[in-house]
Amino acid sequence: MAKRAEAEKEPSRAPRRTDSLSRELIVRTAIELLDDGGEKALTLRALTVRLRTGYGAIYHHVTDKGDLLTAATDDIITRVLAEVVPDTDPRQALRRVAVGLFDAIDAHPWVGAGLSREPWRPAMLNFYESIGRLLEALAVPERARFDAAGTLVNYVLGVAAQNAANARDRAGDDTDKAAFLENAAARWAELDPARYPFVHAAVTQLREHDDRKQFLAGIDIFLTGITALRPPTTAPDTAPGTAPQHPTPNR
Amino acid sequence: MAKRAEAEKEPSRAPRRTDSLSRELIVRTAIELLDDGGEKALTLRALTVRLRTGYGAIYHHVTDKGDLLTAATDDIITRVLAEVVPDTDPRQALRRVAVGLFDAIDAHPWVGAGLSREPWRPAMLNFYESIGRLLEALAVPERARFDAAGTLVNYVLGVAAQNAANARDRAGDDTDKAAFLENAAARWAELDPARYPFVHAAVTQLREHDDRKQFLAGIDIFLTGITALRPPTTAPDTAPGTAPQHPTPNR
DNA sequence: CACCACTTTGGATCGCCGATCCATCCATGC
DNA sequence: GCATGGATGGATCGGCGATCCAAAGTGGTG
Repeated sequence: MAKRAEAEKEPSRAPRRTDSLSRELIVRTAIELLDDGGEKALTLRALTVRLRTGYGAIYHHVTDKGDLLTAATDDIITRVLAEVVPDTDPRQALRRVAVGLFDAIDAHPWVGAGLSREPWRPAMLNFYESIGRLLEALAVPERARFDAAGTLVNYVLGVAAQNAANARDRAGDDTDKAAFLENAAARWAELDPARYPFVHAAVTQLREHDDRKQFLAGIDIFLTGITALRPPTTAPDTAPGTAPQHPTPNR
Repeated sequence: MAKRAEAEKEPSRAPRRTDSLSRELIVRTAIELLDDGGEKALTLRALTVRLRTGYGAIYHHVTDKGDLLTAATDDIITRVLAEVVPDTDPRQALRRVAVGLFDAIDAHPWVGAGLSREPWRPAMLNFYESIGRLLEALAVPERARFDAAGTLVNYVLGVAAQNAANARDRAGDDTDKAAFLENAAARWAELDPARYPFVHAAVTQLREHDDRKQFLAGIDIFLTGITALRPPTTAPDTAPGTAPQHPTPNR
């Protein structure tokens, strides 16, 4: 609750800060820069300018630029996962978790690249853990659960990477998402229909394309595929919550 | 022996020295550098050294470093897609295409990042096109085909991004893939089993983890889900659980 | 209150990168 | 021949991440 150095115009070159720097403040500022100008807007120089400090002060709290990026990504992800509302239906809960991550990456496209870079970070472990438990609730047998969780994570990361790439390309021109799609559709429409019948025919759907809806369609495809992994038990199946056993292998 | 090879179709624009620089040679050398030392080994300086030339000569054939990376990626992908053997069974053919891309990215991990960066490149169009046709052969209705193809592509890209990240992290220490997995497993094993039951239990499977097998398991999950998109013509209603009726709100 | 060891800060500096610019060189057309 | 213009090699620029160090504050000790 100290006085925030929000005053901008003051050219007085403070010999030293009065309120101390902290790793958290640095990470928060880094997130601002990233949200404002994309992944390449986060430079040490920009950080020193916005924080009115020097390189040494920053490197005293942060080991690396990669460390900074990772911390920013962790911050976003943990916040998102904490906000996901639980649901009794595991299928719906899985959708919630996935779409929560999707929305977060849509709002902060740089997170996509960060997630792909280090998918084993603590923040992602919570993601894995949530998915794993929900798969168990869906009666996916344990041996298949690991593969299924990895598949879902990979799918989300793939969409994230595409979103991040699209957003990066849209940066610069402030054209809308629709204009970008229109541009892509126009390019695709120019293709030779004989050589590319599918892509050419897809132009119509591309024009009314909705990233989020397509993402959800993919999630539903995945969920349908997952359901088939349930063991063909002799008992009347399709009863939710009938996890037959709980091996809990010690180690 | 004169090195006059590569009969050019345009003699009027013959380069000064046929054995001299060309865009193709530059791209090939770039691929060598990338395969040898990873993504960050491709520097203009390294290129000038290996090609025994200067910056200007390179920039005369290549507009940008991004252009160079894109060209290298396109080169790998087109070569891979050309080598995929066709198959009469569309399901098997889809697996072939996907696993061909997987193997290529496994051999050249830097391709993963390149693919995610610009997924609409001509090389990827062929990928989309192949998948689209095979989905048609699978009797996926046209409206759902586009989403299904996007889902598959996103999944492959997600795996690609992860592979690239893992390979990038392994670079530096020449430890084997197994050692890397062992390291990750050890870290995961230290987790609190109460807070992370799923991840903790997954350690066993992580130790005997096989990227390729898990990738194929994911492909099968998606293929199973996609197959369910077929209109219920003759088959009995498979009733994929509590999946919504897919109301398809027209606009 | 005086002293000093230690922490935190600010900025000069280094090496490397991508990109640009320009003088030179040489195959070819006149 | 010889001028022309594309192709070439390298000097150079601005910006980046990272390192290093002196100055400025902080707290403990007598």
